[in-house]
Amino acid sequence: MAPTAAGKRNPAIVWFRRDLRISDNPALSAAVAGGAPVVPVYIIDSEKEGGYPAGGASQLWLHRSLIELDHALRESGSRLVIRQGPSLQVLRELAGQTATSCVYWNTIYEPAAGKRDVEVTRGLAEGGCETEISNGSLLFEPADVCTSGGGPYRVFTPFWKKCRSLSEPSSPRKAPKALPGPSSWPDSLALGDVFRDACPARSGGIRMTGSPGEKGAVAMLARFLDEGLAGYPENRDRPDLPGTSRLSPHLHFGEISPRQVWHAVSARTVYDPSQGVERGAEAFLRQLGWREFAHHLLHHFPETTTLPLREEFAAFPWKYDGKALAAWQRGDTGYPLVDAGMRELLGTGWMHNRVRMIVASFLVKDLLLPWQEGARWFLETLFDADLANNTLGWQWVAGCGADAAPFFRIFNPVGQGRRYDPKGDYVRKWVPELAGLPSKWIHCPWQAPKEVLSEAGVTPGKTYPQPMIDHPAARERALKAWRSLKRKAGP
DNA sequence: TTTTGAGTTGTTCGA
DNA sequence: GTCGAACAACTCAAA
Repeated sequence: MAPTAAGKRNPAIVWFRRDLRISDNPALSAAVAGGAPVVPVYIIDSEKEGGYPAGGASQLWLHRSLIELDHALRESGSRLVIRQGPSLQVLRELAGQTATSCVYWNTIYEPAAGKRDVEVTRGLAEGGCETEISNGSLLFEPADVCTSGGGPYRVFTPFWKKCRSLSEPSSPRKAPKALPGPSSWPDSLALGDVFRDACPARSGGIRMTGSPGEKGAVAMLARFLDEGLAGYPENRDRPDLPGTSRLSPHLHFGEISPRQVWHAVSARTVYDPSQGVERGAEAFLRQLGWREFAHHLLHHFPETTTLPLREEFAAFPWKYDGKALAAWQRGDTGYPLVDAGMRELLGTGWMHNRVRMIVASFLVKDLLLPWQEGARWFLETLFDADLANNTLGWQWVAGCGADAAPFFRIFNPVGQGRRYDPKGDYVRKWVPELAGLPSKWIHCPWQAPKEVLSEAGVTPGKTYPQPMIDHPAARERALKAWRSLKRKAGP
């Protein structure tokens, strides 16, 4: 093949997907190492081909993240080419226009995306174009993590022990010093045009919170290392405190790599209040482990996005109720902590992890709504919507997944509120109509004395809903439903 | 093949 | 207020 310009090799295409960063990007590094000009491209329809369309919130984040990626590329003398259409067709076209002979990308460890990539690889090969695929989104190679019998893990602890017995994730790569471009740039769509109608009405109230893009991700990690990590073991469950890393959307879109987070966090120590000693940041690294585990499970059990991993749960007597689902989605359940969480989600596209469990438990166990409905809503409204993490989380709460909590573990929304939002600050922030209530009653306004309510300006049933269901009764109903399942599944 | 130990995140009740 | 037991046995993973 003839070179496109004197003294230059054929350009290499770098197909950006869930790796919207310049540093520690193995595909980009590999392309640059070849010494060829680099054509970075993002293909708009590729998420849909991945088996589930990104939700409204996710689209909003993606749009901003792509703008940031384009800026970062331009600082290195490059740019991001935006195209729309079926991935294979777009790549073939672009390869033809630029005389590219190799396309580089990083794997997305999701079943449908993996299948699509196999087809793209085959299709490009037919056109005489090579591909080079790297791992930029997981700490450990999925093929290396297997039981002694060679099978997948279904329990987190042995999975994580196995991961830790493998060699340490390699050090992150630095961003390439320069990104030489082709002699002439191929056409590109304008991001503003493509994303004009990206945010559907359902999640239309979500405001952009956080800073999409690599710079935002790096700043967020720095903030966490300075302000959050030291108190992580004690503060991570407190929605009223900034105790978590808030890296989830950045990790989902690959604005920062788990390797970068791993190495930054491993270098620090954390005070462990239960032991009274300084320890490694193991508690946080385990959270990265859960992310790995979620991808491991999705890879080996691809049907679990819609079907329970424990098959007997297919017969569980869920009660579909559109009105109840809508009340949960709006944050009008009458349980202040649940409503605070759902409103935080709808307002900001994010929810504290502890509260995610509580609202999920309420949907599945108090309302007996199928966990798939909750999973779908989360995918639609979360900026960090991630198929693997979301699937594991919901199946775990519903008790039908890997390493599931026993079904009789049912969160009490009042008790959880008292324990993890002791002053009620989190509820006051997101359920302002209860802000005047003293801490003692803020998690159970229906039990507050009349004079307390009137002084706080709260009229149950008018300014704030009565509990949509009595928790103790709902708990008994859930246990009964679970016992019925056990009987059916038995011999 | 059999055995053994263990399993993210809870709640309630009674002593 | 604090503590341990019960919840219901089951499945997983390794020895």
